[in-house]
Amino acid sequence: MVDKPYHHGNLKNELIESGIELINEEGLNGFSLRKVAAKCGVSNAAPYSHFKNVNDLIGAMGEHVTESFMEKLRASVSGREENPNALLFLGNAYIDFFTEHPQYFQFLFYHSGTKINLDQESPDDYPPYILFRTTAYQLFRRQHLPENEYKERLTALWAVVHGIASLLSTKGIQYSGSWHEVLKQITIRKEKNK
Amino acid sequence: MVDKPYHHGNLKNELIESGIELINEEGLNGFSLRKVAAKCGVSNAAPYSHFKNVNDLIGAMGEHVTESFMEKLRASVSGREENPNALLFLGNAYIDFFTEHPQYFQFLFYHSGTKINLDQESPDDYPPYILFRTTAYQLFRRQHLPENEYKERLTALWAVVHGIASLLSTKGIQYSGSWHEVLKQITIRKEKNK
DNA sequence: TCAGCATATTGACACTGTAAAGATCGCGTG
DNA sequence: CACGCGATCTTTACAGTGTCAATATGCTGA
Repeated sequence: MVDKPYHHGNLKNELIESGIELINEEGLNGFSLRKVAAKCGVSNAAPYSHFKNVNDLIGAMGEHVTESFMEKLRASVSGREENPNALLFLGNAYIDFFTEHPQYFQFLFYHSGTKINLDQESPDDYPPYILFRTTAYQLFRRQHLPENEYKERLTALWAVVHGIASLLSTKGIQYSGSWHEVLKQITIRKEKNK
Repeated sequence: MVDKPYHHGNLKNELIESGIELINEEGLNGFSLRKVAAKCGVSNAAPYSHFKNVNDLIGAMGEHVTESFMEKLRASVSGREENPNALLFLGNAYIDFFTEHPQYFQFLFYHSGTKINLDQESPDDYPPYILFRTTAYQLFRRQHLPENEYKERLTALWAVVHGIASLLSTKGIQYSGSWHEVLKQITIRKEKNK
């Protein structure tokens, strides 16, 4: 038996990773700082050398999850940004992400400290929103949509995608239809009435 | 000083009402069974005579809040169900409700035990959804919308309204635009391309 | 009258976040 | 090389949490 060293060596990162595992296993409600510490084979108070408090850890975990979220979103449109269905791809990826990880929605958006900025061109905008915006605006330009409708149409799209993700991640939801068909209602518009 | 009687007399209702107050004051995170008990001037374990556990109390509180939610929704279309803007009225009321009580969103939709059913004509459908559905279907019929599009269009509407409410109730959200204008993007359709 | 039942209290337990005090160890400076 | 300083981790402690078992209270009907 190798007795473990006094110092862990990589505790900060492992706390983040084990914490995310715990979210997937038990959700935000079942989450606790002490459980994460135990998962890392470390004492109760050890995390306080790396994080101010439990919300600080959850925030760091959130940033990490948001990065993999962004990777999935980027991959969904990578190489086909010009495709007229690009927004549909993005929306599907957004929804799929929270279908695969239902626990992430509450975790990302409803823990104390969550901050989302949807203001136009603000430096600290929410990253997924930025990706949606640039993709959508490219499309709108090619569609010759009047510029004053850009923002509202983008926001409508964002809201419906986020709303579907919210509904899907609500425990116990039942819906027999296809969310992707619903999404098409919004993303694809017949432009006959120009 | 009137010393209070051993038995409270109306504890069950008062627990529900004080609990909802507490949600408004401190949100779902700051909520605790003991705080509610203290608010009612009663001991820690007293609530266990009326509720199985804390989730049971939160569930009862949720039903109570959902009732006032429904009242607001009904009032928004009462007497003008035939109005072509009925869905806009409903959507605005939905969003306004969670703007006025930002703490209610997480409380209603993200505590353990929440159950929402959006299935077609299911007996235990979520009440606000039923109201949306009947209102929307009346409108769709008058618009001669093909029946196979009813459900998807309704769900798109519901998702966008719910999504806006979710975004608004996310702590720290910033958005300088008008959500009601966004909502019009979805609710009002120029039907030239029939 | 008084037994029984619904309602409330008390006390205990395990678990939680957090803080203070001390232990361990690596690293750079003398 | 020695030494000590700072980063990291442990121990201990405390207040707050949900929940349960045991007990107390008082109303209501037989």
